[in-house]
Amino acid sequence: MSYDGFGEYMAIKLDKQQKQHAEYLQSGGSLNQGTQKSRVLDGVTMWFDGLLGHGEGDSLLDMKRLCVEHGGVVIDMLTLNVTHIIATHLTDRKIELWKNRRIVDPAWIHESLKAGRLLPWQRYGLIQKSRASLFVPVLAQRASTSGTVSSASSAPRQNETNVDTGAAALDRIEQEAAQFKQSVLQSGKPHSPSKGRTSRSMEATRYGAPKLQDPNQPNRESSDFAMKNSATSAGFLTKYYESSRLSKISNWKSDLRDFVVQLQSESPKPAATKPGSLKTIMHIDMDCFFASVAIRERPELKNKPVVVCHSRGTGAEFNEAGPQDGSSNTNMSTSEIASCNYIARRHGVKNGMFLGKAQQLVSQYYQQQQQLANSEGRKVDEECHPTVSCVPYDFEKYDQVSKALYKILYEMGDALMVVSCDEAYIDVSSKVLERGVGQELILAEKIREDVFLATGCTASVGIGENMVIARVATKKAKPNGAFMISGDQVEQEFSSLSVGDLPGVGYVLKAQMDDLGIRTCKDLSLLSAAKCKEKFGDAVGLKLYQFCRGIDNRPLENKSRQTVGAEVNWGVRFQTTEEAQTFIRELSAEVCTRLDKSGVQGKHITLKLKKKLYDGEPHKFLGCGPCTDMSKSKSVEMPIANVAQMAKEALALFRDLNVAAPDVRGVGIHVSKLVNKGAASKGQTMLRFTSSDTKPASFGSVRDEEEDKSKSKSMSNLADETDFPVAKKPRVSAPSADTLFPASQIDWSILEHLPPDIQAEILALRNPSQPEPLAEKALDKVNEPEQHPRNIPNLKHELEPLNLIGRTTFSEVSALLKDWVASTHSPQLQDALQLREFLKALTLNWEGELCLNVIRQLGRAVDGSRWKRDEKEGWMKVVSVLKEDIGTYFEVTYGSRPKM
DNA sequence: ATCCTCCCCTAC
DNA sequence: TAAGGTAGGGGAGGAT
Ligand SMILES: Nc1ccn([C@H]2C[C@H](O)[C@@H](COP(=O)(O)OP(=O)(O)OP(=O)(O)O)O2)c(=O)n1
Ligand SMILES: [Mg+2]
Ligand SMILES: [Mg+2]
Repeated sequence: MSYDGFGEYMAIKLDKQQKQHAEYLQSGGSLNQGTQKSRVLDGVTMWFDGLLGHGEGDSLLDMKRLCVEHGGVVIDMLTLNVTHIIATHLTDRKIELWKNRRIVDPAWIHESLKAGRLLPWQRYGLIQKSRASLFVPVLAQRASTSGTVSSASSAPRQNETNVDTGAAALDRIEQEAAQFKQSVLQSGKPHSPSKGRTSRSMEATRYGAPKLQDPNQPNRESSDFAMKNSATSAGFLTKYYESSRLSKISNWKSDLRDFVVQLQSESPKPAATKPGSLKTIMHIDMDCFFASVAIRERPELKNKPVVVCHSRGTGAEFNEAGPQDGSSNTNMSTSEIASCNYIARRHGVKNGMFLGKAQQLVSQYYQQQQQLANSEGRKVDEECHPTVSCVPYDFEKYDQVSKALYKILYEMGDALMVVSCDEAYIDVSSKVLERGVGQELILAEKIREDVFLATGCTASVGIGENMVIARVATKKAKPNGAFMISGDQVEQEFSSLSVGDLPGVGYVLKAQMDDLGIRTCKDLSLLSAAKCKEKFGDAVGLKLYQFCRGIDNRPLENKSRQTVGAEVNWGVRFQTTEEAQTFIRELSAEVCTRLDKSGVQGKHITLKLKKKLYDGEPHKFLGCGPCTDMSKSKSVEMPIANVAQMAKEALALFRDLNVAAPDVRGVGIHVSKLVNKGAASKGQTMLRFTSSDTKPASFGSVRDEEEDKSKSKSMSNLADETDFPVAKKPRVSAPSADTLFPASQIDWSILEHLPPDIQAEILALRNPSQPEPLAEKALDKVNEPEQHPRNIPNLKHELEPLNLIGRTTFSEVSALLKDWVASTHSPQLQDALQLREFLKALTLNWEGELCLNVIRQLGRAVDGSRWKRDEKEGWMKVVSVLKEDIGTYFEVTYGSRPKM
């Protein structure tokens, strides 16, 4: 087994494993009876948790044998040589005992053998925590005091931010794991075995561990204060979205994209340079954006450690000696730091870190410095502060700065790609040609100066031939600097770059690479493209292969959005199903509002839930804690057109997911398969509009990616509503469980605002004026009392479910239809009319989906009936007439006819 | 092969 | 006390 190049590392590893293997064989292992079948498990030493297999000794033995046959080592003592513990469920005690080890579900072995290669064990880890601590990177305090603000210069300088991406998250997981340890020691409550479907991940989402239990205040359930602030409280959603920074920055990004796409379509910039020619790309990013704005407003804070977060930071004292190991202080704030200035970063503070942790770091650092100063008989540096300054958010200001930034960048670039409210790529190729090659840094300085003059905040600029180079250059430029990596410098600049600094490499990928001994881009570049793809998947593998070499062919483009959603994973604490349902209705309304704002509707809805993995409150105040993520989605034929419908679908999905309300820690609703609202009647699929600079006349040209697959055709602007060429029939799910037809929920208050003729039409549809004798005789055996109210609709809710001669569920109606078809080959007009009334009512109650399913069911009944082909004709006629007639009602309800 | 569903990962 | 969102890329595995 040769690993293209990093031979030495693997050689050592293999040698070690072979020794172990030999030891095992010498120890008389009886497992090695079979023949060697593969080397998939080479390098893996396993120990099987005794409880595995629930006493099915034979299958356990088989399993072990299998492992050995495939190159693995199985030992029966949990020694330090064991690389993987195989288990299906864990007790608290074991989690505590093995918190630094890899604990993997047997599925990992099965799947690896099936795949013919060793899959990343992380995806089969029993709990995320256990993997977190395995990769603890060097989180050493950076003693470096190099805070020099760089001026524009391409000269190599000290790397200010030699920090692993996502380290804040790691800090957090570490910290919460430590707290979890305490919690286990105190509660001793065993975990229930995980027995989720194998297709569902059993591992925790990345939100830490349960809270340290305060003996005075058991955390079985939330405090009164917490409940008062939970998602069930009045006005929660509004307040939440007003305060959520992550929601804000995400939505700003969407807005900026829309805005830029719009601008480009209104006044396209001509292609600045020939396609294929060398480009100059700049990446511009505000320095500690939120914190910069905060300091701009408060110059006195300039030289102090500053963080932006919700908490005022007055909860705990950190000047006093106290627990400093991050493990046991329950009073530390769990407010997240959105942004911290570079002085704070010198203490190890990072964006995303809990405030409590940051306070601890700063105080700790100060005490160290104090001791050092004392021993040297001097005073502590003035720059060194014992406490963090906490500044609240000022979203309006961020928005202003963001707009000012984008104005400058948009005017400067031939093309612009939105990355976030504080960050963008621009193509400055033509500007560079104008001003002369070699002037890039001067140009960058001009941009930085413009931005500073316009906003009072500094930005940094990275320059390169493509996006990945520019992005990496920005890291080297920060803070308040510019940095260029020209083509001939790429290899040098990238070789020592930590893989974590590549865009797209986050926590998991970094850990996987770390496992393979890959830490720098140079390490990574030693993997062949094939090896890369094998290890990380085809797409990701290729990207990594290219990025670590500074290769990046992506054009600067802003794709139009394909999904609209809203989710809340904070403050979600339901005691009853009704509370959960109410919240889902509110969230549905929120999603509808957002769809409206974007002028789209969707034909696919997804409900996401977070289900808590443990009892007790999580470490983070009102946070979701460790959860299992679940989702269920559904396609519908007609775009979802209003809140009632959205809520209905979402609630149905909620029911399907079958999670007890008190277990829900997060809820999200997402809508995709978007269509432009005005065009819904044409069933026009929304084009994947892309503003890009890849083609001639491209800045502002709009590309339909779907169409690109066959033939390329460019359109002049967004307003050009071309029918989507192939109207693919969507796969639509049939009713899953047995669907109960709803009570009529026509909103009569809306009715009165409609023009009189339409009112009349709807009322007529709801209350058929025809006499209602109808075909009980022909259709039914049981004589049921009339259940459906026939008179003028009550303004209150009607409680009776819609029904067809008493049939209130889909399967009942199906059965009825089948009987009906079987009973005669010449359907009676009256029967057909009655069915039509039922379908009408369904459609008017936003149950078009169900209506179509009933018609289909009739079609199937006819198909499968005993009648000969010509005998079926009468029935087929009924089906087609129903389809035709129902279309009219669809127009009333949905504004367009269904596609069939 | 290609699509769909249910995830996971990443970035800000 | 606190406001852990959101959109896109992509992979695994099953259905078609
Ligand atoms: N975990 C995070 C990361 C970022 N942000 C917000 C606040 C940041 O100011 C802004 C921009 O993110 P950056 O990644 O650009 O970080 P900064 O601008 O704060 O610092 P840097 O100088 O590293 O760009 O997004 C946030 O709220 N939470
Ligand atoms: Mg920034
Ligand atoms: Mg940024």
